[in-house]
Amino acid sequence: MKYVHKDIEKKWQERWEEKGVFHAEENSDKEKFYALIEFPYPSGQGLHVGHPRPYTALDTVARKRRLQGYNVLYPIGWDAFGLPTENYAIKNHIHPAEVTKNNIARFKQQIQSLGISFDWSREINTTDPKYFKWTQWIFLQLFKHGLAYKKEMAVNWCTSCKCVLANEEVVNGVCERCGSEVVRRVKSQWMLKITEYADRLSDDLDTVDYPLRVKLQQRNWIGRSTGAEVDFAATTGDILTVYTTRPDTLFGATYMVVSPEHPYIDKWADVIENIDEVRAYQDQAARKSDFERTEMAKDKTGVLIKGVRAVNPVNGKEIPIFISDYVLVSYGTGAIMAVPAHDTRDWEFAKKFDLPIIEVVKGGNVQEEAFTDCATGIMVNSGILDGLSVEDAKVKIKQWLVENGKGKEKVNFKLRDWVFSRQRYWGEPIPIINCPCCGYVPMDESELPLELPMVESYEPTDTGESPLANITEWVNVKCPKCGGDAKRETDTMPQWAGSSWYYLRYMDPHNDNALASKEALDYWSPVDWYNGGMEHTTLHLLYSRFWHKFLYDIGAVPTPEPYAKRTSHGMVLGEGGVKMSKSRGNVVNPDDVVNEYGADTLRLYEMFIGDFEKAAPWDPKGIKGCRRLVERFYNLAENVIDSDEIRSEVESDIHKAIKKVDEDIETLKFNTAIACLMSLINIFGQKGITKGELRIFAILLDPFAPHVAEEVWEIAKLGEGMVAEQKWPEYDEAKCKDETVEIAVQVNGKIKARLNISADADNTEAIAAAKSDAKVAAAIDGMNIVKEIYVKGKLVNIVVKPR
RNA sequence: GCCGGUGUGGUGGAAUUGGCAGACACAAGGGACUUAAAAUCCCUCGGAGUAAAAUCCGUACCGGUUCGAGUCCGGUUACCGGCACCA
Repeated sequence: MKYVHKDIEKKWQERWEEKGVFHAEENSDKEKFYALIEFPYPSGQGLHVGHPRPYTALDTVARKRRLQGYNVLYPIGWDAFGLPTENYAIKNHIHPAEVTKNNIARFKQQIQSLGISFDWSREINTTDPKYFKWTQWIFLQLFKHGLAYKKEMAVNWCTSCKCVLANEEVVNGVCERCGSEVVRRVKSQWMLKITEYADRLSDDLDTVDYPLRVKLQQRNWIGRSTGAEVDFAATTGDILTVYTTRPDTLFGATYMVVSPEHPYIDKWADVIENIDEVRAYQDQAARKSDFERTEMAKDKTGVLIKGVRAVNPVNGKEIPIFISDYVLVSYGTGAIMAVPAHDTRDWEFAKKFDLPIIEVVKGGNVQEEAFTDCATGIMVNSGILDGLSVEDAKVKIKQWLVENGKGKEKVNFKLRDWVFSRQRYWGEPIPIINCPCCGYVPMDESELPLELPMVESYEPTDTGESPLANITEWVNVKCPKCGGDAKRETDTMPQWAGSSWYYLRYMDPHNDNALASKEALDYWSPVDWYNGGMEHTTLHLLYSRFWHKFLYDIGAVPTPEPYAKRTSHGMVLGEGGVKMSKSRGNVVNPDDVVNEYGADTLRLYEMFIGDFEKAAPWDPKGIKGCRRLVERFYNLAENVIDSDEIRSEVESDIHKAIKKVDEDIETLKFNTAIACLMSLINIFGQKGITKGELRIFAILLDPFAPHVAEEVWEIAKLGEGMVAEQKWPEYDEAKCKDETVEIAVQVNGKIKARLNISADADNTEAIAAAKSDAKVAAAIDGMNIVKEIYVKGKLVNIVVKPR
């Protein structure tokens, strides 16, 4: 009989939905399991074959957990605010809400055709006012706790999106999203104090089960370093404080550098003899974009500040001060002490400006190049530190600084606060009112959600103002505090806002009184297994950990971390290993695959294509092997032997397969789990299959290919109910073993023979058996036996030497 | 430059973590069935070598440890990802 995937898959999808078999139970006393995938952005392009990979992967886990008796929550929703929708809407004169609605409908239909066991009753949408009411509520809590503030600052401005970008959204000097040039603009922006959580975001990575590469990347991004702040007295009487991770090299500091934006330049304007030259340098630096500044990295520039000098606190020596753009305002104190002997940048600068280079750690040739790799060196030319190791010198100098009131230990981070406002229409309005008397006043929580005004025109402006600014009837309000005339905040939140807490909403998606009930939060928290892309490591994943920690601090959630376990899928590439993209024309639409081969085949191939964590190229021919598996399995149902017996000749194969599939699903080795099922079906193809055996096979296959598993279960009358309602089989370790095993026999590491011996043969028996083989006997004849090794069930190696 | 990862047949990829390299697939070639094709089933499939065997070589490259290395150690090289004047 031919396997007609279209009818069969539709039939089972409808039955699952009717019976609600994938709905998470409320008030269950079962153990819970919360599986989460990154909810999609419903773009106009629809799905490509990259989307189903993580969905299917966690679907196999979710389905297996249900079979194992867990109460499983595996939800989905839509991360639907964002620029592409807005841009499309502007171009085609359709309201973004309408565009979003259409895109979601398309995405939903596509995803549902894959037979993923999502609990659709908990579907959420970040653009739904009932949802973003709580996004706004969280913002208000952040504001009330002093973690949201407004600041006049230089920001990244995308010239095409006409919108501010977070640091994380600027890649190689261009906009992450559209690739257009990013320039500096000074603007007043809402900021979130993620830096307040830098320590915990870094430290608490020890408490979660994330891939090492994710932890490293986050730690790297947070960039904690421990050093010291050191106070240098300037000849003006001011204290010029620097940050350094190498206070041990203080005796080697031969000059100082302040960043072009350092406030002391203005302060010292009257004292600086060459102020015009310094101003000119400042102007020049200000005109450079960040990108240009890094491009020029090789060539150091700067100007000596004449008329002011500084005093090195350890030895009282006067040293010159420079202004240079290789020192950044935004890190440390915006000023450094330069130790050219042991820092590459300082060395280059010193060479260019002909400044003294004093060696303070022995071992390099500091006149030739900076000696930076000196952690194990010994201090020289360093007064009280002479003869100490670098490690000891760090401790001693920090002590000295504290005792003499010249500095202190200090921890610094690369992480910056999160630029949180966007000058666009299609985002959550920020629920703040700007009152000329009272300043920034939060809206009353009872008035949330603050909805977007439905308007005709929402095009971005070149002035840098949000399109909402023109809608006077919406903007003009009374101040909630003093009742006077005031204006609403017109910037909206970034795309990352809604996704920073969505996993909480799934726990209780229809709650109007809280983001989720306490009971739901207590039961479902934390997410047990979260899978997502590496590209979100320093964006969404970090942002949501930050919000979660804040919510934990105010008692709104019960756990300090949102996700207990994180895994990452590799991308699906086009043929030949190149990225799939519209411009290359190599995007594969899953609809076409579902039409031609069916959802089960697509699901199997998505999982079989390669190592789940690595990128894998799509091969349209490779799919056939998976379709064959589906068909061969389906054909087994017709020829099944009417017996509940597990025949002895296949018993160990079955137990081994249960074990393999079980373990492989847990360790993301879906490809080898499927390979194992293919091998098993090859065996059944030869030896036939009984009902009892088919029953187990159907359950093992169900997480990967659920439609055909159900169909076979039904037509072969394998049992009551659906496969989705069965119990996951258990294997017997003892039955995974064969009675005899084939072992290899080596002489001096070279294979001479293969033979079958009893699986529980001991050393003596195995070696005796090996020696009795004619070829082995010949190879060791007349030799001295040096060593005999038996690795149980694997091989015998006999080491010999000539007599 | 710094941090991390990867390199295995024609292709995607396996290898229980130091124990028979190439599982499972795809592609290719041969055969069976068929009027024919598709589908299906069977066989071959790293290289050299041979009538067939034997045998030798082979996991990017060079070296080391070990009875034994794709796996561990040292070095080199290529590619991929992240960060990048962060003091």
